[in-house]
Amino acid sequence: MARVVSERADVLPALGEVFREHGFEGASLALIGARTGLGKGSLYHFFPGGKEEMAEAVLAEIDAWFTHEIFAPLRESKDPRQAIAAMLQAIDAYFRSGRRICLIGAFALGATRDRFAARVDGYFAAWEEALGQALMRLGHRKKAAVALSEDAVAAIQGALVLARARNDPAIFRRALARLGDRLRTV
Amino acid sequence: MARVVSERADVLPALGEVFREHGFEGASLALIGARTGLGKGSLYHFFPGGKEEMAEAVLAEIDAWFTHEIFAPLRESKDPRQAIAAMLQAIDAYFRSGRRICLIGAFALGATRDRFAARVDGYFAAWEEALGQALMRLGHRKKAAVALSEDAVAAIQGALVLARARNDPAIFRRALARLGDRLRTV
DNA sequence: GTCTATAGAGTGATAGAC
DNA sequence: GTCTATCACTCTATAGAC
Repeated sequence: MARVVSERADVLPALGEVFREHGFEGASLALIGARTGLGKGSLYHFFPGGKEEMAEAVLAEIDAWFTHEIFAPLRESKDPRQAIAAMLQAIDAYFRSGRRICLIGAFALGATRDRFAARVDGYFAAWEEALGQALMRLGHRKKAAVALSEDAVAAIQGALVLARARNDPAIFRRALARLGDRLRTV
Repeated sequence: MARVVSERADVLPALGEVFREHGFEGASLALIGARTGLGKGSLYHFFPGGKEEMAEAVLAEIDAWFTHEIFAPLRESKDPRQAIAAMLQAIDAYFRSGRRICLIGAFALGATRDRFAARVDGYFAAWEEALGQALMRLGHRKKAAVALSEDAVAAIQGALVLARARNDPAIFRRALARLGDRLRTV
Protein backbone atom coordinates (compact mmCIF):
# COMPACT_ATOMS: atom_id res chain seq x y z
CA MET A 1 0.00 0.00 0.00
CA ALA A 2 1.45 3.29 -1.07
CA ARG A 3 2.22 5.51 1.85
CA VAL A 4 2.44 9.10 0.76
CA VAL A 5 2.88 10.74 4.11
CA SER A 6 0.86 13.87 4.49
CA GLU A 7 -0.64 15.79 7.31
CA ARG A 8 -3.83 17.61 8.10
CA ALA A 9 -2.54 21.02 7.13
CA ASP A 10 -1.58 19.78 3.67
CA VAL A 11 -5.14 19.09 2.62
CA LEU A 12 -6.68 22.29 3.98
CA PRO A 13 -6.16 24.34 0.81
CA ALA A 14 -7.81 21.74 -1.39
CA LEU A 15 -10.55 21.33 1.19
CA GLY A 16 -11.13 25.07 1.19
CA GLU A 17 -11.51 25.16 -2.57
CA VAL A 18 -14.08 22.37 -2.54
CA PHE A 19 -16.15 24.15 0.10
CA ARG A 20 -15.82 27.44 -1.76
CA GLU A 21 -16.99 25.92 -5.02
CA HIS A 22 -19.75 23.67 -3.75
CA GLY A 23 -20.73 24.98 -0.34
CA PHE A 24 -20.89 22.85 2.77
CA GLU A 25 -23.86 20.74 1.70
CA GLY A 26 -22.69 20.43 -1.86
CA ALA A 27 -19.21 19.26 -0.95
CA SER A 28 -19.67 15.50 -0.90
CA LEU A 29 -17.07 13.17 0.52
CA ALA A 30 -16.65 11.73 -2.95
CA LEU A 31 -15.79 15.19 -4.25
CA ILE A 32 -13.55 15.92 -1.31
CA GLY A 33 -11.78 12.60 -1.78
CA ALA A 34 -11.23 13.30 -5.46
CA ARG A 35 -9.92 16.82 -4.90
CA THR A 36 -7.66 16.02 -1.98
CA GLY A 37 -6.48 12.74 -3.45
CA LEU A 38 -7.25 11.10 -0.13
CA GLY A 39 -9.46 8.11 0.57
CA LYS A 40 -12.13 8.12 3.21
CA GLY A 41 -9.76 6.35 5.55
CA SER A 42 -7.26 9.17 5.50
CA LEU A 43 -9.93 11.82 5.61
CA TYR A 44 -11.52 10.33 8.70
CA HIS A 45 -8.12 9.73 10.20
CA PHE A 46 -7.31 13.45 9.97
CA PHE A 47 -10.82 14.65 10.69
CA PRO A 48 -12.61 12.19 12.99
CA GLY A 49 -15.51 14.62 13.17
CA GLY A 50 -16.17 14.25 9.47
CA LYS A 51 -17.21 17.06 7.18
CA GLU A 52 -18.01 19.41 10.00
CA GLU A 53 -14.51 19.10 11.40
CA MET A 54 -13.06 19.57 7.93
CA ALA A 55 -14.98 22.81 7.45
CA GLU A 56 -14.12 23.97 10.94
CA ALA A 57 -10.43 23.38 10.23
CA VAL A 58 -10.67 25.33 6.99
CA LEU A 59 -12.38 28.23 8.74
CA ALA A 60 -9.76 28.18 11.48
CA GLU A 61 -6.99 28.36 8.92
CA ILE A 62 -8.64 31.28 7.13
CA ASP A 63 -9.12 33.02 10.44
CA ALA A 64 -5.48 32.53 11.34
CA TRP A 65 -4.35 33.82 7.96
CA PHE A 66 -6.43 36.99 8.22
CA THR A 67 -5.41 37.55 11.82
CA HIS A 68 -1.75 37.38 10.93
CA GLU A 69 -1.75 39.04 7.52
CA ILE A 70 -4.51 41.61 7.82
CA PHE A 71 -5.78 42.24 11.34
CA ALA A 72 -2.48 42.34 13.24
CA PRO A 73 -0.85 44.86 10.86
CA LEU A 74 -3.94 47.07 11.08
CA ARG A 75 -3.79 47.00 14.86
CA GLU A 76 -0.06 47.35 15.30
CA SER A 77 1.33 49.37 12.44
CA LYS A 78 2.87 52.72 13.29
CA ASP A 79 1.59 53.97 9.96
CA PRO A 80 -2.17 53.34 9.73
CA ARG A 81 -2.42 54.86 6.26
CA GLN A 82 0.12 52.40 4.97
CA ALA A 83 -1.50 49.51 6.87
CA ILE A 84 -4.84 50.23 5.23
CA ALA A 85 -3.26 50.37 1.80
CA ALA A 86 -1.56 47.07 2.54
CA MET A 87 -4.89 45.59 3.61
CA LEU A 88 -6.50 46.52 0.32
CA GLN A 89 -3.63 45.01 -1.59
CA ALA A 90 -3.67 41.80 0.47
CA ILE A 91 -7.43 41.54 0.01
CA ASP A 92 -7.13 41.94 -3.73
CA ALA A 93 -4.55 39.17 -3.83
CA TYR A 94 -6.43 36.88 -1.46
CA PHE A 95 -9.70 37.10 -3.33
CA ARG A 96 -7.90 36.94 -6.66
CA SER A 97 -9.40 40.27 -7.68
CA GLY A 98 -12.91 38.97 -7.17
CA ARG A 99 -12.51 35.59 -8.82
CA ARG A 100 -12.51 33.88 -5.44
CA ILE A 101 -15.36 34.20 -2.97
CA CYS A 102 -15.21 34.66 0.78
CA LEU A 103 -15.96 31.26 2.26
CA ILE A 104 -16.99 32.79 5.55
CA GLY A 105 -19.37 35.18 3.84
CA ALA A 106 -20.84 32.31 1.84
CA PHE A 107 -21.28 30.23 4.99
CA ALA A 108 -22.94 33.21 6.66
CA LEU A 109 -25.70 33.26 4.05
CA GLY A 110 -26.50 29.57 4.30
CA ALA A 111 -27.85 27.22 6.93
CA THR A 112 -24.19 26.67 7.81
CA ARG A 113 -24.10 30.05 9.54
CA ASP A 114 -25.52 28.63 12.79
CA ARG A 115 -23.26 25.60 12.73
CA PHE A 116 -20.16 27.80 12.59
CA ALA A 117 -21.67 30.84 14.27
CA ALA A 118 -18.67 31.62 16.46
CA ARG A 119 -16.18 31.54 13.60
CA VAL A 120 -18.41 33.51 11.24
CA ASP A 121 -19.21 36.20 13.80
CA GLY A 122 -15.66 36.32 15.13
CA TYR A 123 -14.08 36.79 11.72
CA PHE A 124 -16.11 39.85 10.83
CA ALA A 125 -15.97 41.27 14.35
CA ALA A 126 -12.17 41.05 14.34
CA TRP A 127 -11.92 42.64 10.92
CA GLU A 128 -14.12 45.58 11.86
CA GLU A 129 -12.34 46.08 15.14
CA ALA A 130 -8.87 46.01 13.60
CA LEU A 131 -9.79 48.37 10.78
CA GLY A 132 -11.58 50.65 13.24
CA GLN A 133 -8.40 50.92 15.32
CA ALA A 134 -6.35 51.87 12.30
CA LEU A 135 -8.91 54.49 11.30
CA MET A 136 -8.85 56.01 14.77
CA ARG A 137 -5.10 56.26 14.67
CA LEU A 138 -5.55 57.89 11.28
CA GLY A 139 -7.50 60.62 13.02
CA HIS A 140 -11.13 59.54 12.93
CA ARG A 141 -13.23 59.80 16.01
CA LYS A 142 -14.46 56.53 17.45
CA LYS A 143 -17.98 56.75 16.03
CA ALA A 144 -16.80 57.62 12.56
CA ALA A 145 -14.15 54.89 12.65
CA VAL A 146 -16.72 52.26 13.64
CA ALA A 147 -19.12 53.35 10.91
CA LEU A 148 -16.43 53.51 8.28
CA SER A 149 -14.98 50.11 9.10
CA GLU A 150 -18.41 48.50 9.08
CA ASP A 151 -19.04 50.13 5.73
CA ALA A 152 -15.71 48.94 4.36
CA VAL A 153 -16.14 45.31 5.35
CA ALA A 154 -19.65 45.31 3.91
CA ALA A 155 -18.40 46.91 0.70
CA ILE A 156 -15.84 44.14 0.25
CA GLN A 157 -18.38 41.39 0.86
CA GLY A 158 -20.90 43.03 -1.42
CA ALA A 159 -18.33 43.46 -4.15
CA LEU A 160 -17.48 39.76 -3.92
CA VAL A 161 -21.15 38.86 -4.32
CA LEU A 162 -21.55 41.20 -7.28
CA ALA A 163 -18.32 40.20 -9.00
CA ARG A 164 -19.35 36.57 -8.87
CA ALA A 165 -22.97 37.22 -9.71
CA ARG A 166 -22.04 39.15 -12.82
CA ASN A 167 -18.94 37.08 -13.48
CA ASP A 168 -16.82 40.19 -13.76
CA PRO A 169 -13.73 40.57 -11.57
CA ALA A 170 -13.43 44.21 -12.63
CA ILE A 171 -16.38 44.96 -10.32
CA PHE A 172 -14.26 43.91 -7.37
CA ARG A 173 -11.26 45.97 -8.41
CA ARG A 174 -13.40 49.06 -8.93
CA ALA A 175 -14.97 48.54 -5.49
CA LEU A 176 -11.54 48.29 -3.87
CA ALA A 177 -10.43 51.47 -5.63
CA ARG A 178 -13.49 53.40 -4.41
CA LEU A 179 -12.98 51.97 -0.95
CA GLY A 180 -9.37 53.13 -0.95
CA ASP A 181 -10.49 56.67 -1.71
CA ARG A 182 -13.05 56.58 1.08
CA LEU A 183 -10.60 55.23 3.63
CA ARG A 184 -7.94 57.79 2.77
CA THR A 185 -10.24 60.72 3.52
CA VAL A 186 -10.11 61.77 7.16
CA MET B 1 -58.53 12.22 -0.20
CA ALA B 2 -58.76 15.92 0.52
CA ARG B 3 -58.35 18.01 -2.54
CA VAL B 4 -57.05 21.42 -1.52
CA VAL B 5 -56.87 23.10 -4.88
CA SER B 6 -53.74 25.11 -5.23
CA GLU B 7 -51.62 26.36 -8.06
CA ARG B 8 -47.99 26.85 -8.79
CA ALA B 9 -47.91 30.46 -7.69
CA ASP B 10 -49.33 29.58 -4.28
CA VAL B 11 -46.35 27.53 -3.24
CA LEU B 12 -43.68 29.97 -4.46
CA PRO B 13 -43.44 31.95 -1.20
CA ALA B 14 -42.93 28.83 0.90
CA LEU B 15 -40.53 27.50 -1.70
CA GLY B 16 -38.55 30.73 -1.54
CA GLU B 17 -38.22 30.54 2.21
CA VAL B 18 -36.92 26.97 2.09
CA PHE B 19 -34.28 27.90 -0.49
CA ARG B 20 -33.35 30.98 1.52
CA GLU B 21 -32.92 29.02 4.71
CA HIS B 22 -31.22 25.93 3.35
CA GLY B 23 -29.76 26.87 0.00
CA PHE B 24 -30.36 24.96 -3.20
CA GLU B 25 -28.47 21.82 -2.22
CA GLY B 26 -29.70 21.86 1.36
CA ALA B 27 -33.35 22.17 0.40
CA SER B 28 -34.37 18.54 0.18
CA LEU B 29 -37.63 17.45 -1.36
CA ALA B 30 -38.68 16.18 2.06
CA LEU B 31 -38.17 19.65 3.50
CA ILE B 32 -39.88 21.28 0.58
CA GLY B 33 -42.79 18.91 0.89
CA ALA B 34 -43.14 19.63 4.60
CA ARG B 35 -43.01 23.40 4.16
CA THR B 36 -45.32 23.59 1.19
CA GLY B 37 -47.67 20.95 2.49
CA LEU B 38 -47.46 19.24 -0.88
CA GLY B 39 -46.51 15.65 -1.60
CA LYS B 40 -43.86 14.75 -4.08
CA GLY B 41 -46.55 13.96 -6.60
CA SER B 42 -48.01 17.44 -6.49
CA LEU B 43 -44.59 19.03 -6.55
CA TYR B 44 -43.63 17.16 -9.69
CA HIS B 45 -46.99 17.98 -11.19
CA PHE B 46 -46.36 21.70 -10.75
CA PHE B 47 -42.65 21.53 -11.45
CA PRO B 48 -41.89 18.68 -13.86
CA GLY B 49 -38.29 19.83 -13.94
CA GLY B 50 -37.85 19.05 -10.26
CA LYS B 51 -35.88 21.18 -7.84
CA GLU B 52 -34.22 23.15 -10.57
CA GLU B 53 -37.54 24.28 -11.98
CA MET B 54 -38.76 25.14 -8.49
CA ALA B 55 -35.77 27.37 -7.87
CA GLU B 56 -36.07 28.90 -11.32
CA ALA B 57 -39.72 29.75 -10.63
CA VAL B 58 -38.80 31.35 -7.31
CA LEU B 59 -36.07 33.43 -8.95
CA ALA B 60 -38.47 34.51 -11.67
CA GLU B 61 -40.99 35.64 -9.09
CA ILE B 62 -38.36 37.62 -7.19
CA ASP B 63 -37.20 39.18 -10.43
CA ALA B 64 -40.75 40.18 -11.32
CA TRP B 65 -41.32 41.68 -7.89
CA PHE B 66 -38.17 43.79 -8.01
CA THR B 67 -38.84 44.87 -11.58
CA HIS B 68 -42.29 46.09 -10.66
CA GLU B 69 -41.68 47.48 -7.18
CA ILE B 70 -38.14 48.79 -7.39
CA PHE B 71 -36.68 49.02 -10.88
CA ALA B 72 -39.66 50.48 -12.74
CA PRO B 73 -40.21 53.34 -10.25
CA LEU B 74 -36.49 54.16 -10.40
CA ARG B 75 -36.63 54.33 -14.18
CA GLU B 76 -39.92 56.12 -14.56
CA SER B 77 -40.45 58.40 -11.60
CA LYS B 78 -40.53 62.13 -12.29
CA ASP B 79 -38.91 62.64 -8.91
CA PRO B 80 -35.71 60.57 -8.74
CA ARG B 81 -34.90 61.74 -5.21
CA GLN B 82 -38.22 60.39 -4.01
CA ALA B 83 -37.84 57.20 -6.05
CA ILE B 84 -34.49 56.48 -4.41
CA ALA B 85 -35.93 57.08 -0.96
CA ALA B 86 -38.79 54.73 -1.85
CA MET B 87 -36.28 52.12 -3.02
CA LEU B 88 -34.48 52.20 0.32
CA GLN B 89 -37.72 51.85 2.17
CA ALA B 90 -38.92 48.99 -0.01
CA ILE B 91 -35.56 47.24 0.39
CA ASP B 92 -35.72 47.58 4.15
CA ALA B 93 -39.18 46.04 4.16
CA TYR B 94 -38.33 43.29 1.66
CA PHE B 95 -35.23 42.14 3.52
CA ARG B 96 -37.00 42.56 6.85
CA SER B 97 -34.32 44.98 8.02
CA GLY B 98 -31.59 42.44 7.43
CA ARG B 99 -33.29 39.41 8.92
CA ARG B 100 -33.92 38.00 5.47
CA ILE B 101 -31.15 37.29 3.00
CA CYS B 102 -31.07 37.92 -0.72
CA LEU B 103 -31.69 34.57 -2.36
CA ILE B 104 -30.12 35.73 -5.60
CA GLY B 105 -27.01 36.92 -3.80
CA ALA B 106 -26.79 33.63 -1.92
CA PHE B 107 -27.16 31.68 -5.15
CA ALA B 108 -24.46 33.84 -6.72
CA LEU B 109 -21.93 32.70 -4.13
CA GLY B 110 -22.61 28.99 -4.55
CA ALA B 111 -22.26 26.42 -7.27
CA THR B 112 -25.83 27.39 -8.15
CA ARG B 113 -24.57 30.60 -9.74
CA ASP B 114 -23.78 28.87 -13.04
CA ARG B 115 -27.04 26.96 -13.09
CA PHE B 116 -29.04 30.18 -12.85
CA ALA B 117 -26.47 32.46 -14.41
CA ALA B 118 -28.90 34.44 -16.55
CA ARG B 119 -31.25 35.21 -13.68
CA VAL B 120 -28.46 36.07 -11.26
CA ASP B 121 -26.66 38.34 -13.69
CA GLY B 122 -29.88 39.89 -15.00
CA TYR B 123 -31.17 40.80 -11.56
CA PHE B 124 -28.11 42.78 -10.56
CA ALA B 125 -27.67 44.29 -14.01
CA ALA B 126 -31.25 45.56 -13.98
CA TRP B 127 -30.89 46.99 -10.49
CA GLU B 128 -27.71 48.87 -11.33
CA GLU B 129 -29.11 50.16 -14.57
CA ALA B 130 -32.35 51.38 -13.00
CA LEU B 131 -30.61 53.07 -10.09
CA GLY B 132 -28.06 54.57 -12.46
CA GLN B 133 -30.85 56.16 -14.49
CA ALA B 134 -32.40 57.71 -11.40
CA LEU B 135 -29.03 59.06 -10.33
CA MET B 136 -28.44 60.64 -13.71
CA ARG B 137 -31.80 62.33 -13.58
CA LEU B 138 -30.79 63.51 -10.14
CA GLY B 139 -27.90 65.35 -11.75
CA HIS B 140 -24.99 62.90 -11.74
CA ARG B 141 -22.93 62.48 -14.83
CA LYS B 142 -23.06 59.05 -16.43
CA LYS B 143 -19.75 57.80 -15.03
CA ALA B 144 -20.55 58.93 -11.51
CA ALA B 145 -24.04 57.44 -11.69
CA VAL B 146 -22.70 54.08 -12.82
CA ALA B 147 -20.09 54.02 -10.07
CA LEU B 148 -22.53 55.11 -7.41
CA SER B 149 -25.18 52.59 -8.37
CA GLU B 150 -22.64 49.76 -8.46
CA ASP B 151 -21.47 50.88 -5.04
CA ALA B 152 -25.02 51.02 -3.70
CA VAL B 153 -26.03 47.55 -4.85
CA ALA B 154 -22.80 46.12 -3.44
CA ALA B 155 -23.36 47.94 -0.15
CA ILE B 156 -26.80 46.38 0.19
CA GLN B 157 -25.53 42.88 -0.56
CA GLY B 158 -22.59 43.30 1.79
CA ALA B 159 -24.82 44.58 4.55
CA LEU B 160 -27.04 41.52 4.16
CA VAL B 161 -24.02 39.25 4.49
CA LEU B 162 -22.77 41.10 7.54
CA ALA B 163 -26.14 41.36 9.24
CA ARG B 164 -26.61 37.63 8.96
CA ALA B 165 -23.02 36.78 9.80
CA ARG B 166 -23.15 38.78 12.99
CA ASN B 167 -26.82 38.06 13.59
CA ASP B 168 -27.55 41.73 14.01
CA PRO B 169 -30.23 43.39 11.87
CA ALA B 170 -29.10 46.81 13.09
CA ILE B 171 -26.07 46.44 10.79
CA PHE B 172 -28.41 46.45 7.82
CA ARG B 173 -30.38 49.46 8.97
CA ARG B 174 -27.20 51.44 9.59
CA ALA B 175 -25.94 50.51 6.13
CA LEU B 176 -29.17 51.68 4.54
CA ALA B 177 -28.96 54.96 6.44
CA ARG B 178 -25.38 55.58 5.28
CA LEU B 179 -26.38 54.63 1.76
CA GLY B 180 -29.25 57.10 1.85
CA ASP B 181 -26.83 59.88 2.75
CA ARG B 182 -24.48 58.93 -0.05
CA LEU B 183 -27.27 58.77 -2.65
CA ARG B 184 -28.71 62.12 -1.66
CA THR B 185 -25.44 63.94 -2.27
CA VAL B 186 -25.10 65.11 -5.86
C1' DG C 1 5.83 -5.66 18.15
C1' DT C 2 3.32 -0.49 17.97
C1' DC C 3 1.79 3.44 15.63
C1' DT C 4 0.24 6.16 11.82
C1' DA C 5 -1.29 6.89 7.10
C1' DT C 6 -3.69 4.65 3.74
C1' DA C 7 -7.41 2.20 0.83
C1' DG C 8 -11.84 0.94 0.04
C1' DA C 9 -15.81 -2.44 0.83
C1' DG C 10 -19.79 -2.06 3.35
C1' DT C 11 -23.41 0.30 6.52
C1' DG C 12 -28.13 2.31 6.83
C1' DA C 13 -30.28 6.47 5.68
C1' DT C 14 -31.89 9.59 2.50
C1' DA C 15 -31.52 11.94 -1.76
C1' DG C 16 -34.17 13.36 -6.15
C1' DA C 17 -36.78 11.46 -9.99
C1' DC C 18 -40.84 9.65 -11.47
C1' DG D 1 -45.11 5.24 -3.00
C1' DT D 2 -41.15 3.20 -5.52
C1' DC D 3 -37.12 3.44 -7.54
C1' DT D 4 -31.91 3.74 -7.81
C1' DA D 5 -28.05 6.54 -6.76
C1' DT D 6 -25.59 8.67 -3.56
C1' DC D 7 -24.99 10.39 0.96
C1' DA D 8 -21.97 10.57 5.41
C1' DC D 9 -19.79 7.55 7.81
C1' DT D 10 -17.72 2.86 9.88
C1' DC D 11 -14.70 -0.67 9.80
C1' DT D 12 -11.33 -3.94 8.56
C1' DA D 13 -7.10 -4.56 6.44
C1' DT D 14 -2.50 -3.28 5.20
C1' DA D 15 1.86 -0.95 4.39
C1' DG D 16 5.74 1.00 6.20
C1' DA D 17 8.31 3.78 10.07
C1' DC D 18 9.81 3.18 14.45
